[in-house]
Amino acid sequence: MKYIDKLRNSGLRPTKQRLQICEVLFNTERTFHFTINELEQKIKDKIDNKISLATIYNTVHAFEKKGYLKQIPVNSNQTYFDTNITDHHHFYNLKDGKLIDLENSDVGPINIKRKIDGKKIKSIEVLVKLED
Amino acid sequence: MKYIDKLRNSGLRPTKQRLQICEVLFNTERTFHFTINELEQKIKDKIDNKISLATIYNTVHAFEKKGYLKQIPVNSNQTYFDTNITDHHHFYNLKDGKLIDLENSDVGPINIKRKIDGKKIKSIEVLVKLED
DNA sequence: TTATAGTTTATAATGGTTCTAAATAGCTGT
DNA sequence: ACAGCTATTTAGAACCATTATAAACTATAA
Ligand SMILES: [Mn+2]
Ligand SMILES: [Mn+2]
Ligand SMILES: [Zn+2]
Ligand SMILES: [Zn+2]
Repeated sequence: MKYIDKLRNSGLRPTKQRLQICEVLFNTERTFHFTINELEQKIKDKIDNKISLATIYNTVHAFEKKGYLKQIPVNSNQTYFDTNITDHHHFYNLKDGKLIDLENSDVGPINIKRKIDGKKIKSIEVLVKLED
Repeated sequence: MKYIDKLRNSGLRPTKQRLQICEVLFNTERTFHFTINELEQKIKDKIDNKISLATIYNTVHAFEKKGYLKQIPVNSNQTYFDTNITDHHHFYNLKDGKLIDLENSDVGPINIKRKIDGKKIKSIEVLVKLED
């Protein structure tokens, strides 16, 4: 019920799989960061039926395109996604590969003075790498 | 001659291949950004003998570990490297996947107020994504 | 020189991601 | 409810950047 309209309004059919993935991604106290593998595991833990890996990829990319998920640029062999779609920045713990949200007040506003002809800024992302 | 000491001082034997890769990477007017594929092509263009792809990977990773190259975090299936090892930030042109250096004066100093227990900041990188 | 450890290389393996094409399921109009 | 249409799911194959392997080669120091 909760996510049917959200999906329909986005032109995505509210399939059983998508609704279940919505539960895992969005029906949470807090936003979180994940790789596809981690999401696959979370889905296995929370639901009984199986969702194929291809569907997980398809759904994550569909949600990203609709703006319900963001990709976070990090140097890793795996792609990191974020259910927090507000503009915000990250700590990246090199030891365990985990991301931590930074509040905007922890970073301060970033004002890019230089302009590139015919281009506009889509996003500004700060990545703060942490080591021991 | 130019790079022999640099390599020796880093504990890396100055092999023919490494010296040639040094020429391609560091004997330039300007610093530049590259993927391994792009570097492989550049090497093919500039030298006569063949250097195996494995050696290119090995050398780039060795140079990165020694601090002669930096990895730039972007969302791409390929890893981006930078011969500019100073602290600086980037525009990322989504259209063609090219990086452009930002001067620090174009961004201003970034002061991270939050601290994580037992961790220290290794780097702070700003990525500004550009679209049309 | 010779011994040794470091390096290069072709090639295979790995693994995250994307593709394929057939089966299934949601939707719209009747 | 049904038919027809299109979107979606799925298992499995393919893709491809990167890493591992192990044998041949090379820089270096004794
Ligand atoms: Mn991707
Ligand atoms: Mn890498
Ligand atoms: Zn986040
Ligand atoms: Zn740069």
